[in-house]
Amino acid sequence: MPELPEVETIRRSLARRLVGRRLAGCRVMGPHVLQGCRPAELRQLRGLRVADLGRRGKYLIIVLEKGVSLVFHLKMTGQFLLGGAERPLDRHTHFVLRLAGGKEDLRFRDVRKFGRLRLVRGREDELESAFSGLGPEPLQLGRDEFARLVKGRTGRLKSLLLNQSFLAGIGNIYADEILFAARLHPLASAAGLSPAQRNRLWRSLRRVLGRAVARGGSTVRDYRDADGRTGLFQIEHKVYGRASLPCRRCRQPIRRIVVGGRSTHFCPRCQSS
DNA sequence: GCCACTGTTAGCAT
DNA sequence: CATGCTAACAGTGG
Repeated sequence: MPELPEVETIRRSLARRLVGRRLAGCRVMGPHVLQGCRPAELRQLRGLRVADLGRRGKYLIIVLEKGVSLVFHLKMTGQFLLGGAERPLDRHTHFVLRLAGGKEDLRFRDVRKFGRLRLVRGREDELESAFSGLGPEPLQLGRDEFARLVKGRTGRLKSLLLNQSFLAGIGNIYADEILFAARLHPLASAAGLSPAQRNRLWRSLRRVLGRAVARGGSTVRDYRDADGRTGLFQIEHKVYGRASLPCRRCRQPIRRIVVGGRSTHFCPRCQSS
């Protein structure tokens, strides 16, 4: 389940192998992956060089020359696979970027077919307009900026962290892990946070996301980076997926509840406020 | 074979 | 601003 740390890990693995390479073209096997552009428009990709790889929240960006970018969202089961073009494509591969001067290609596969890509025109510094409505990057957020962001919010902490217009990139796993690290109850109201609790939340979200990026993200089921490597952060999960197992800090059984339709894991003793 | 569940987002109603 | 529902889809496990 690619959230910010997983998408960032994919971005880094792709950057190492794609930057500077030239595209020979692309193939669209599943037209459903195209968002707001027709297959014919993708012909302009041919001959363009990969300038950079970017990320915004959970979106991955392949920045090409001439002000053209490809913006991907992996949703739940989207994957990139960088590999030999001689390997047959499986039925879950919906889009392929062919690279010039070699036998490799970049494959976008997605078992559940929710993942999307779109073509965006504009220089790299103009890309932000393609993400209107998306909140700021959690890892580039100062303490005071976070305080301003929280001000006026009334919802539950868990739902707030999942809200992409509040902060970009946090999903179900990291929302739970961040709240455990901050020792805050998922049902606590954002409006009821003391300044100390709010600062703890800010510190925790930076620490948890930063650590997860350093460990290459979490592989719970099928997440892999573009080189096929799993993440390592799942080893350090304190609450996610640990319902009824003893809390690593106090031995109290971890509880699982449903908040806003999403499964939520927390320690009733460590996260009593 | 059936059913519930998995997690992300958009779109809708309230 | 918030909450709750649905739908998109395929695989997994009971």
